[in-house]
Amino acid sequence: MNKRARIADVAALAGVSTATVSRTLSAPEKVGESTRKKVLDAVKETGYRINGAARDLRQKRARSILILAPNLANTFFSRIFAAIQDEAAAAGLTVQISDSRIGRDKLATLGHDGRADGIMLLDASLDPALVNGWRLPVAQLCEWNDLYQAPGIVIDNPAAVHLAVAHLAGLKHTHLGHVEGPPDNVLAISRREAFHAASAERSIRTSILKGDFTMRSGADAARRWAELEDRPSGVFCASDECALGFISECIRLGFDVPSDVSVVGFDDIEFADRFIPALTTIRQPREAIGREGAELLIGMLRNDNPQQGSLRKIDADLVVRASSGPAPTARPDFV
Amino acid sequence: MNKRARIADVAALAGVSTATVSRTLSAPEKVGESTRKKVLDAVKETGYRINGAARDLRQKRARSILILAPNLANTFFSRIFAAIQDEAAAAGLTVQISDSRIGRDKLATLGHDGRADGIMLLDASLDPALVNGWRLPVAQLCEWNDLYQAPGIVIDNPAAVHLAVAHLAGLKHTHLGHVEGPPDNVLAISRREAFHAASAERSIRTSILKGDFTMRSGADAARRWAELEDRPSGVFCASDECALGFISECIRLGFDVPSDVSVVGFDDIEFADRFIPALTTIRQPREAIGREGAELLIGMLRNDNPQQGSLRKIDADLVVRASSGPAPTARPDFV
DNA sequence: CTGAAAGCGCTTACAG
DNA sequence: CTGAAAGCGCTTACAG
Repeated sequence: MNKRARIADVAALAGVSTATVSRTLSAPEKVGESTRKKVLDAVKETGYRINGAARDLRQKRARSILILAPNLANTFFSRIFAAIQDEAAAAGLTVQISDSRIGRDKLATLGHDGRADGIMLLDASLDPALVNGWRLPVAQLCEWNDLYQAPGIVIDNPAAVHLAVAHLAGLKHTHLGHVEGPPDNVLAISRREAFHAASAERSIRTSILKGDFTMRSGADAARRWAELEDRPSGVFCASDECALGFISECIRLGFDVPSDVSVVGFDDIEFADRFIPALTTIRQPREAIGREGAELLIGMLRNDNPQQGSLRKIDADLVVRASSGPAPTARPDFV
Repeated sequence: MNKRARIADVAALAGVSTATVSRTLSAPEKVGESTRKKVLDAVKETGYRINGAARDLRQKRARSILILAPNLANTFFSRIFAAIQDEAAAAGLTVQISDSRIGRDKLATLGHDGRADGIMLLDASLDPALVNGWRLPVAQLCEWNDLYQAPGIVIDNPAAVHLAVAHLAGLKHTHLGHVEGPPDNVLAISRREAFHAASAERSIRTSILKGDFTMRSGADAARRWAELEDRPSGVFCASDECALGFISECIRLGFDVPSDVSVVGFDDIEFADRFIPALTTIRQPREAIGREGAELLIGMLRNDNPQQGSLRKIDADLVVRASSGPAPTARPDFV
């Protein structure tokens, strides 16, 4: 075992051609039994392992998919990535990950250099010309951009927001706040619009507080909320991190959650149910999102027909926990 | 732009050989100015992009590193992965990720199929024969196994644990509990041993509670802690998740943290400082861990000399927050 | 059932 | 400075 054996070494040892070795390994039924045995013995003796890079070049494929996400450090993605990797591994594909905020040139290269078969895109903020210029199947996940000619898996954000608003309305809140996400993010826009629509349906007053999905922005929003003369008694945050930041800061400012303010988040991240108070939130089924996204992309690789642009929606549920309760004026002890 | 252009297409259009096209792209100074211009024009016109897979096969490298971790869904890893990807991208390398708990055959293949140049290993529980059989540079990260012939970057676990114990000792706790990690995990073993050593130095009594790093195990440990007749007043948990689970359950059982029990975690995950009470913990510099790990592995790829087995230790700090306080008998109101 | 030969798309001594 | 040719390590029609 000094050097890695190549297929020619195995062929020489077995006294056959490289073609026969190749067939023995990839389609054993096409090879005679005694030949097969000779080859397999030679494989064992040499410790031969197929060189995937060479096979892939010959077959013009990479056996690999690339995940492109706007922030790999975001813990929201980790379970999704894990599910994608599970599905991909089951299909014999490796998984590459890259931050989508690398330079434009690098991004363009990714779709052209033969080292990935398909792209799982979790970022809707890339230039559509760039994305549509990739010569590979692309599947969108979580975020979407109507200008991308690519199908995708997303959760039904408007429906989920309606659940959150209906929950707070059912608790007799008549003035709701919304800590929104970054103004140019498709998820943030969708959730804010749905918040307004769902509130309007119920004649609920609304106030918007700026945010950007982060805990820090949630804490900042809490300070601005506290300074309001007319404070909404229920606040729907565009993300859980934001909601946890909001609650933490409220508590630090001397308010109680939920008796002073009910808070509902979005995502159901790991700590949502361990936070005190445990967070009422919209549960995003991240495992299912990752799995279905991977299935979609893998299906596209197989059929080679990128069914342009159709988005499949997955339902997200409301999980009621301790951070939301009756509106102050609706509480029994105030009656 | 119907088909992807190959280097031969560019050469034909420019009226030169493929060798010249290749040189123009990879070592322009070796090509005459007018030739270079012709080639570059042809590249532009054809939209040619180098096929990385073909180049890599020819050069016998993959321009890619593989991260192997025991659980991709673990949020502790996300920032480390992000840092590795940053460093790798800067070095022109792509990053693959895989769960290390895929089958043994698949694992063995990874180190042999020419699709990765090096492996970043975050799992010390793999068979050393397997790991040492890889024909690639391997760098260990976070976890380590002395039987692996590979250098690595780890934090100084014993020193970190001493900080935690010294902190609790300084608060006059004379009986400490430790919720340990999984019994066969190298980090868990190292932390438990250091816990015993640091406690013994200070003549502190100790109690061990079983755990496995998870929140659930922390909550379970809290229930067992509550049933103890002689309860330690300070508890050091082997991970933050465990500590958060422990605290949550304590609160649910009617205990106060830190007045009934001080809790110290390990990791400093995202929510440690937002939890209520904010968690006193050992901060693992995850960005630095990822960055230095990547630098180590990339350096090994460059030099091609796997400096077998030396582990570099990074310091971890104690971050004091609200979950730890004076031992009950030491509190002023008891004096 | 098996082999000779071409070829995946590049790079790189070698020669001039 | 440039080109012809070999070769990275495989797979796959094609022919027998």
